[in-house]
Amino acid sequence: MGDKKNKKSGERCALQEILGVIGGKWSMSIIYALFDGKKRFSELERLVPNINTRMLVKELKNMEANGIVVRKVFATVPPTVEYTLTTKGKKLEPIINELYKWGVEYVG
Amino acid sequence: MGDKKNKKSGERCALQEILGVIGGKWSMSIIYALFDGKKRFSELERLVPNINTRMLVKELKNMEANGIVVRKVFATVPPTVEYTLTTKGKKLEPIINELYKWGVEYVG
DNA sequence: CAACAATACTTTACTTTTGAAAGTAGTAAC
DNA sequence: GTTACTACTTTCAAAAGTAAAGTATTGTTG
Repeated sequence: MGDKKNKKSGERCALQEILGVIGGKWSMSIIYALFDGKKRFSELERLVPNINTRMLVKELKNMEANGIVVRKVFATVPPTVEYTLTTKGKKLEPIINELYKWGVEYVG
Repeated sequence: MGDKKNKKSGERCALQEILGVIGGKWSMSIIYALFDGKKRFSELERLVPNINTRMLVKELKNMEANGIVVRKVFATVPPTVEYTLTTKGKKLEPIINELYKWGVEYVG
């Protein structure tokens, strides 16, 4: 059975899986905000333009489940929660930066 | 007024604009399918896993409006329509390939 | 002591977007 | 005249997203 065709279609499915993880409307913006270090929930709310609380919670949970961010809770009052990129998440920095450059050249 | 802060927030908004263009669920998969040359509408339907007609039409229109693909109609019966990447669209190839590599290493 | 503030979410009600399936237009072959 | 072919369009239900208000905990303020 044609190797090339099967490989290509495998690649296509893999790409969709990948986009399922970081292809949403908000993921990359959140990752981008985390490039310069840990951020608290409320900081992220301010740093990601137009996102709402519910979506930020949802995306962060999803990203945590996918090993892109780490959530660390401190038992303070009021509560403190810090989000950080994992190594896996940090590796997206050059890619998102390239995407940004592409956009600056062609979109803006 | 703080230069660094303004630049950063400008970048964030730009990133969101960019993601508005190619950050949807389907755009990158369609672009990926177009990397190896022009494709007809029906070919794209087959090449992009799980997409439906309505979404493919919508995304292609959007991408055409954003100068990422070119739509060429031939007055045949039944009709033939070819979609091709513009230069702007082609420039995404290395970026999407990097994303794919990232995914292979960390998602799959 | 009661009201208020602060953070990190949850919940609810509503709007928008997406998806599946069926339909349309135009012509040519049978 | 029925079927086939391509590239859409339409319809309607389901899923996802948004805005705004609510919850839990405890420390400070009046």
